[in-house]
Amino acid sequence: MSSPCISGGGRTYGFDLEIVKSSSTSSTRTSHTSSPSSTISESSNSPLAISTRKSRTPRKRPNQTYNEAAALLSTAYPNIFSTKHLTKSSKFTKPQDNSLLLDQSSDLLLPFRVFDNSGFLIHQPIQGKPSYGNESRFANFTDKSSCQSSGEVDFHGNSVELCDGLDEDFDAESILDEEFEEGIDSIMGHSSIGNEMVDEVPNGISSSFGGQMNSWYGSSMGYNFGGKSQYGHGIAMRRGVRALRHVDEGNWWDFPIVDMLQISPRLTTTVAATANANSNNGPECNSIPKPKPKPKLKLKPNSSSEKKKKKVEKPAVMEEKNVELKDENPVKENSIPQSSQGLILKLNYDHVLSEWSDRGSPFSDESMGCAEGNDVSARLAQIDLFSENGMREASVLRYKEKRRTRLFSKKIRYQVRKVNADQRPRMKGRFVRRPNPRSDEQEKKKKL
DNA sequence: GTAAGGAGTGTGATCGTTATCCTAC
DNA sequence: AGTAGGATAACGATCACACTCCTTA
Repeated sequence: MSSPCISGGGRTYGFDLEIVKSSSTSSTRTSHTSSPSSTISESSNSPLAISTRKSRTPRKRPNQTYNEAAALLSTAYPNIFSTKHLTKSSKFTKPQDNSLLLDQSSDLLLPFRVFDNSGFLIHQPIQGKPSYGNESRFANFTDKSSCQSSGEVDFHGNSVELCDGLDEDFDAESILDEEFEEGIDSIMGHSSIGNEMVDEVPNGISSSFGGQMNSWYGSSMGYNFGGKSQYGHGIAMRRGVRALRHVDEGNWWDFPIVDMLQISPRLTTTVAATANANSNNGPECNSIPKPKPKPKLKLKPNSSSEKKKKKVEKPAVMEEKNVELKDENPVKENSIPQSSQGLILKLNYDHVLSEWSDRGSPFSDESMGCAEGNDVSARLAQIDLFSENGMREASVLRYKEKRRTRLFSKKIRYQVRKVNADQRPRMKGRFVRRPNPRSDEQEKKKKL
């Protein structure tokens, strides 16, 4: 609790005077919390402000985990995941230099040991279950420079939390596609809960991605997205879409998409066998530990597990080294429990390229498909609306197009008003009356 | 053409929620 | 060692304000 308070930033008025702690910690705390409006100077005046507390871990900004992932990918695949698209700091994020971010990338690798359990890059392709929407979406991160709000991929908690816009991209489009493949019709067919999407899709979009995002946040966990939650990937939506209002509305929906299946190397059969052995129940098990049924929709993070991670961090590093040593012996590698397989992202780039040599561009054609999708009217014209699927396809097309062209950034309707507001005098952010010269003169006269 | 009322504008303060830390058990 | 629960920092959403423009009667 040292830096933010001493530096006097923000609303960190709560100070821990551990010196006074001998009397009662609770009393000190309550004294600080009694008046939220108290200024920093009140609490920070004491030169005896010595804190023995461990400094609080900076809370993850929306962009932070996204940047972490981007940094990791850029480190692993510098030729593919360029670092130039790493996000700028958003309005709500503290300025964060990209270079700094990249410098931290090495450190950031450590937390990504959770890949061990996630199977995000490794096991998913093995299972031959490519129709997993967020794979490609995740890859899309690196190219979305405009996505300032961010995303969070919690592999450990089996929840995927992407950037706001991306969230929607993921759970809307991918779900649509997946449902379409699976014959589930959430647009044309099933009933849906009334929501804001209704106006976008004539027949309503399934409650999967509708409604207030706030309510979403609470209810998203455990929701079965067309059966995809069996993979243990719930979706945690950030509240609302406000963050995206600061996004420059580009055509960023059309950014190239990398299918994670494609960028994932083909593993040796030994690893695959291990993964398969762990997935007795088919694709749903995979190597991902089955998510515990989460009774509460409003979830608290498993802080204890997080602590575990941090505590085991150093030993884990040792484990990684051991794994590296064991890599020379594939037989032993096979015997390594999955939880200690280490960072499987350490890939031979040349090997990956050779694997791709017959696959073409790592950027799937889907991105081109999006570009083609721009001409929605042309495609709509080609659709036979009287056919069985024509109506639905048209609806999906219209929905996608409308969503693609949706504007989240604040739109100024009247520039004049903006100019006036800018010129208007303020007091603590509020508009105040302009001093009336006449009344001022009158007041002066009265005083005289 | 005129009057009345609503909409819209930016920014700081405030409030409610969430994430993290810490302590007791 | 692990867990529950309180405390608190961090964050996002909302509000208030005065004034001008636009719409409608």
